[in-house]
Amino acid sequence: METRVDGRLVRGDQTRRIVLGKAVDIASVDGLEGLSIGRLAKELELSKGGVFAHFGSKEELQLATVRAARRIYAEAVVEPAFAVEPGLGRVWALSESWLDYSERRVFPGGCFFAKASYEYGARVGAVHDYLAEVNQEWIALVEQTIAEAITAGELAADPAQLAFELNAYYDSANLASLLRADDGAIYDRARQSIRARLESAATAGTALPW
Amino acid sequence: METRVDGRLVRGDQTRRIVLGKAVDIASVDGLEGLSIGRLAKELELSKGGVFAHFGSKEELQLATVRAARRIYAEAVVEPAFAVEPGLGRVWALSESWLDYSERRVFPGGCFFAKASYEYGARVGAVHDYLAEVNQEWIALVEQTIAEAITAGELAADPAQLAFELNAYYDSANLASLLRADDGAIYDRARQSIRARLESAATAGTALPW
DNA sequence: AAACTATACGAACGGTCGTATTATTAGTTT
DNA sequence: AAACTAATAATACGACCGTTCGTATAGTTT
Repeated sequence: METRVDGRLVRGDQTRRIVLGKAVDIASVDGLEGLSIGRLAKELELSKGGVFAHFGSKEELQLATVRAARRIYAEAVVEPAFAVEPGLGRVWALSESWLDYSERRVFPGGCFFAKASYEYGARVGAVHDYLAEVNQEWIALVEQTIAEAITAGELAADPAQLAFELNAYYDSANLASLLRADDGAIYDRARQSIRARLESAATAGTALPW
Repeated sequence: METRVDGRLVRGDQTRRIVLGKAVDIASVDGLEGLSIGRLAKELELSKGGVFAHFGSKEELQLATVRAARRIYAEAVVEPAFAVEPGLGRVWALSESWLDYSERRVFPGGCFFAKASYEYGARVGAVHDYLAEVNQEWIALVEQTIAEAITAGELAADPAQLAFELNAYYDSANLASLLRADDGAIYDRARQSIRARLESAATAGTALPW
């Protein structure tokens, strides 16, 4: 049985992906509000109407952009860490891949979600709600990763509390790197805080992954 | 000798202060880019031209808004802490006044500088530069406050490292409170992290300020 | 070949933006 | 009272915004 593909849909999907690829880059620098349909059309040499047709509204474009960023984030941050087996090693790997994701500028404006969350944190609507959802999903993932290390007997800590602290180090390094571009040492500072925090929570005899 | 005051200048200054008061509130929610001259004029029932004349350009309005926010921040966060004598007590007071400043919503959108710094972190120009300057000024103040506690023999730590960590807790609690408005416990979580971190760095025999 | 569908274009709409120019009003100085 | 100055208003301009609509083109189905 042969699978028939509709060439028109394929072409449309490809355009949509190209548009969203540019959209996440623009939004990570200029925000989801600075992201405009006209600008997308101009930079990609498409028509405004054509771009608009893919989304139907500005808000839907913004939501689609956040969803696209989420996929990129999952690939850049979560997947590499999940290649490491559960335990303290994975907690460390998650931290490393997060800092690397920020430092490598997977998004040119640093962490997409930190930026978008601040932009929409004090507003109401679908974009705020979705960002809150993604944030909770992320925090839950960090807590879960920590909980695994506790189950493995490698760590002794309150997962929620430790997740809060690690996440705070990530975001703070990210923001500082944006504000003081010269200060390349900020990521090492964050690494040191993470190491010290994990070391103090590690159970005696646990091999440290760094 | 009597000081003569020009009533026109007084009136102008007052209008300017009213405008900037509204401006910081708008910007803390909708960003410095979402802050528009037309919107300011409408909400304050002034003319666009009249508002514009006070600043001469959008960028100058933005810079004046950040300066105004800095004054409010100094009053809400720094001054209360500086009423406490130098040492661990002042470090703790600074943390408390920061969290209180965020939780009380001195700016309706949470911490003005976290928001504005993320908005302009990845851009170039005078606004970014000034925000970077204010940020460095703030970090230096936290480090200095920590250094005082070390000098007083109450704390043993790397001031820059500890300042990074405390500041990370502040910002992270602020963002979480915006994204998950229901989670009122987030500030207590931050407090707990701060206490634990200061406790582990306090020298033996030091009275803990909480 | 005809009917249908999906993508994309191009022009236009009303609205808001920042900015500039020109008036008007209020207050000061002489 | 006249001349001057500062604050504010009124109006207009060009650019861009999101959105709508009619049309052309490319690909599929019958």
